[in-house]
Amino acid sequence: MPADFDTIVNLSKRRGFVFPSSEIYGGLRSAYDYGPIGALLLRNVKEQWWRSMVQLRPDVVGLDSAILQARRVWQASGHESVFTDPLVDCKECKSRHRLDKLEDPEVCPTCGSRGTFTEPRDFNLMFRTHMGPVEADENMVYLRPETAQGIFINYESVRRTQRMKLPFGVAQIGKSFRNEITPGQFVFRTREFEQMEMEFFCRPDEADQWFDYWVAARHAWYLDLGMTPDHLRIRPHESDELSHYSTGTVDVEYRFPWGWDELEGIANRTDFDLRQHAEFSGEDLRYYDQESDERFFPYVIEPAAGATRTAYAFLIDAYDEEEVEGETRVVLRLDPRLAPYQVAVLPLSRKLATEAHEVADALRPRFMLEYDETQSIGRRYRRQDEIGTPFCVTIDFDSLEDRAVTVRDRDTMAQDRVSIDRLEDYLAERLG
RNA sequence: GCGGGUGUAGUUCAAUGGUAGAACAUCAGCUUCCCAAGCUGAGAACGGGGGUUCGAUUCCCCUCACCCGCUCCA
Repeated sequence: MPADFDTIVNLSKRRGFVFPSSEIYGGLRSAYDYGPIGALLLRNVKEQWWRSMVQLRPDVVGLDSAILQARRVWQASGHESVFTDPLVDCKECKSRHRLDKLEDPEVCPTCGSRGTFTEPRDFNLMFRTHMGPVEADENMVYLRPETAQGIFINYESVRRTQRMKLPFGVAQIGKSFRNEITPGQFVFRTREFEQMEMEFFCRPDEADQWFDYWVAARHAWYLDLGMTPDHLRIRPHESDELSHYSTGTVDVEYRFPWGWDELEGIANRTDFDLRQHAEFSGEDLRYYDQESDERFFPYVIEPAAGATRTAYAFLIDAYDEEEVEGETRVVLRLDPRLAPYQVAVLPLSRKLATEAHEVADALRPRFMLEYDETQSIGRRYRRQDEIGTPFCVTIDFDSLEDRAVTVRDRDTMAQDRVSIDRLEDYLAERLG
């Protein structure tokens, strides 16, 4: 059953996935806070990405670079000029245009009116702040609009210290900031967001095949974590929508409630970035190949995903409603690796709290676990269903005698009697 | 930023120029209680500011936020 937009927003607020930021002060546009449950989901998405992109790969290493970088970085990367657009609005038809892209700066291409434009205004998509307490132009710095440049400027240090040989990748998860003209669609497009990017350096003549490799690999990652295949597609960019640095880009798109939209872009950035930084910094960033005695700039294939919007897509995709005895059961069918809580421990009666706490305490070091003893057992199952907890462990009065508990499966609602001694192994086997 | 729409407990709704009702949810208590049971009780809202008025949640203005378009991207 497809979840509509409001349903997901409601669930998010009701169960503590996402709250509007600064809400007690009336809110701040385009900023959201991840609540206890959402923080766990987001964290799990990032951990799965890191596991797949770094831990399981001998050819990729990780990095965590600063959000604040020298202004020259953004001059070299092209962002300072490309991300600053003079925009004009047509007073007649209310359309907005980039002044530098107009054939005739006096004529509105939408309605044909002449001389109806407002004064041009500079729209800088990069956030600015100042290093140090004095606000002067000399110490103005940008908040990074992408994590990628942090990788390029560290390329040589990473290569040298980790003794990397082509082909190899450098992966990074972190916040980026863009003054989007139009944020919106809940957490899908926000001005502060989190990226999961990997720059894969390779020989120029191998770039095309690595590009295809990473498109397939990234597509498979979403499927492996349980995303519905029909809700996922690969879409190549048209040549007129390519970024300033790219010769080829493919998007991985998810079918959101409002239509297909991008989760991740896989781009061939060529040697654009390393060349630019070599030129602007004066450092020789060419790769020296011992065998062939060649020096050259590696090409770069970049799978760049949005962590926050990916978590959102998994949330939407997992949402399910079903009729159970005349009641609607809401259940998040999240992969156990993404589920906020893996296990809930529920005593059938408060009189069993002592024993239930013992079971919970024993499991807590191994699993993200929630303990709940309030209200009826059926209600507690439903609460766990709504946040996607794969397994509920119930302690009943028989448990005192047989030292066993009931394990209830989220997806099938089937129950299994398991000895407390075997419980940890039983759960670990099923949680992946 | 522009145009259109929306804003009442956590959620979904109701009413009203005379200081707001409900359902579900939440919390406390009772209940040997396995799929949102029952009983008793409790907390909880007019997005914010200003104006008109004897009196504003209601009328007017401003503002904030969200949704739909334009545009940008992970």
